[in-house]
Amino acid sequence: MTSEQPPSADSGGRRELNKRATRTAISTAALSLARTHGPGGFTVDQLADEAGISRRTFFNYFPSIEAALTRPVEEFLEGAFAQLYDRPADEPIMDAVLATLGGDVSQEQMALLCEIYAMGEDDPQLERMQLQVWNKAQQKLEEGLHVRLPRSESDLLINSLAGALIACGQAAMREAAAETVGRSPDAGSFQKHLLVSIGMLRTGFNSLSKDS
Amino acid sequence: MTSEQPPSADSGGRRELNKRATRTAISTAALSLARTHGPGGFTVDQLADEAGISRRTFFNYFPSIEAALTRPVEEFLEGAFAQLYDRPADEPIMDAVLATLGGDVSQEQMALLCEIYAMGEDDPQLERMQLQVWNKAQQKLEEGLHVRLPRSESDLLINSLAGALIACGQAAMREAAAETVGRSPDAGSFQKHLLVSIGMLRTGFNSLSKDS
DNA sequence: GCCCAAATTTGCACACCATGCAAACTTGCA
DNA sequence: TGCAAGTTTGCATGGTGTGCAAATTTGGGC
Repeated sequence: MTSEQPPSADSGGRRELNKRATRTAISTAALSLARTHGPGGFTVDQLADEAGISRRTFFNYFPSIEAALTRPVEEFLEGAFAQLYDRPADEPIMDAVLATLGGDVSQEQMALLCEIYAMGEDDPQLERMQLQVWNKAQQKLEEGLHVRLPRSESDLLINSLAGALIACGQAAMREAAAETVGRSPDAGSFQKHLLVSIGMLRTGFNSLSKDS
Repeated sequence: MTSEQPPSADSGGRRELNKRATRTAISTAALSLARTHGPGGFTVDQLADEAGISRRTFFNYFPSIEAALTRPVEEFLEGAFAQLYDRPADEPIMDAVLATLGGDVSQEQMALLCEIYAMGEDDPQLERMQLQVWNKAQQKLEEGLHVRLPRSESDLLINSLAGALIACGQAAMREAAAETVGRSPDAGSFQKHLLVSIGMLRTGFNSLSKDS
C-alpha cells in the first residue's frame, strides 16, 4: 500500500512534530503573556496554564521563561548562520554575512525580533538572555570565519571581526527597532542599516574621525 | 551651623567607607568560593557565611552571586570609560579608547579579569552577567562617542563603532586569557592585542578577505 | 563620656524557581 | 492488540530574591 508518512528521521517523526508544536505553543504563550503583563510580569505557573501544560512540563522544554521568550531570536540567528555554510566558498565574507543575516527575513519576523529586543529594555533577565543568544551566534560565526579565511589569520583578528560583525547586526536591529515604535517596520530597513554599518567595517572607521 | 553633608557623600564619610569595605569583602569571598567550589558550586548562605554577614545583608549589596563575582569587571570597565571624558577633546577616538582601556591596568588586575572571564565558560549565569556588564560599558561608550564625534554622524554608525570597539576589547581579553592558562599573564599582552585589533578597525577588515 | 537619630544589619515570611524521581499516561509500531 | 519507549505530571526538596519590622550599630553633637 502507500508508504506511511515520512520515516522517523529528525523532523518527520510524529513525536518530533508534537514536541516541536508544544515548544512553539509555549513560546507563543510566553510572548502573549509578556505583551499583556510585561516581560517579567508573570510566573511559570501562569505560563504553563496559558500553554495548556503542567508547570513541570514547561521545564522539560525550557530552563526559564526568558529562554522561551528569546527562542525566536535564537532560531533566527541559528538559521541565518547555518546558511553561511551553503554560500559559495569564494564569496567575500562580508557579502556572505550580508546575504545570510539580511537574506530571507520576513517583515513579520523582523517585527517580532524588534519587539523582543525592546522587551529586553524592561527586564534585565531577558536582556541578559538575549545577549547570550547573540554571543552564541558570534561563536558560530567565528567557526565559519575560520573556514573561510586563510589559515594564516590569527584568532585575534578573526574573533574581532566576528564580534564587530555581530555588533553591526545588533546596531542595525536596534535602529530598525527604534524606527518601528511608530508602527509598520519597513521590510528592508534592517537590511539597509546592515549594509551601511558593515560597509563601514569594510573600509575602516577612520573616516569617522573628527578630522575626516 | 555646621554644613550638613548630603547623606550620600561619595567617599569621605565613615559609613561610605564601611560599605565599600563590606562590598569588597563579599566579592572577595565570592571569588574565593568560586575558586574552590566552581562558579556555580555554592549557595548564598555559604557565601554570606564566608563573608561574615547574614544572608539578608548579602542581598542588600548584590542581587545575585554572579553580580558579586563580576564586580571587578564592572569596576574596571566603568573606571576605564570614566577616563574617556578626561582625555583631550581633539584626540582621535581610537587613540582615546586605546589609552583608557589599555591604560593603567595592573598585571594583577588583568589576571583577575581573565580568571573571571574563564569562569564564565563553566557557568551560563555568570556568562550572561558578564555579557551584560560589557553591554553596559558599550552604552557608556556610545554616549562618549556622541560627544566626541561630529553631530552629523548617525546613531547607526556611532553604535556600530561602539559595538565594534567593545568587540575588539573582548577579543583582546580572550586572547590574553588564552595565553594566561600557562600562568604569568604578560603585562602588555592585552594592550598589544588591543592595538592590533583596533588597528584593523581603523583601516577596515577588507584586507582580511581571501583575495587580499 | 552620653545619648539619640539615622543608618545598617538581621530574622522571618512568603512567593517563586528549578530539578530529581517515580508513577501515570500516551504513542508508535510490530 | 499489546508492549516498549517516550512523554507528561505530581510531589518533594533545596535554593533564590524581596518586603517588612525589629534589633543593632554608628557617627556626631553636646
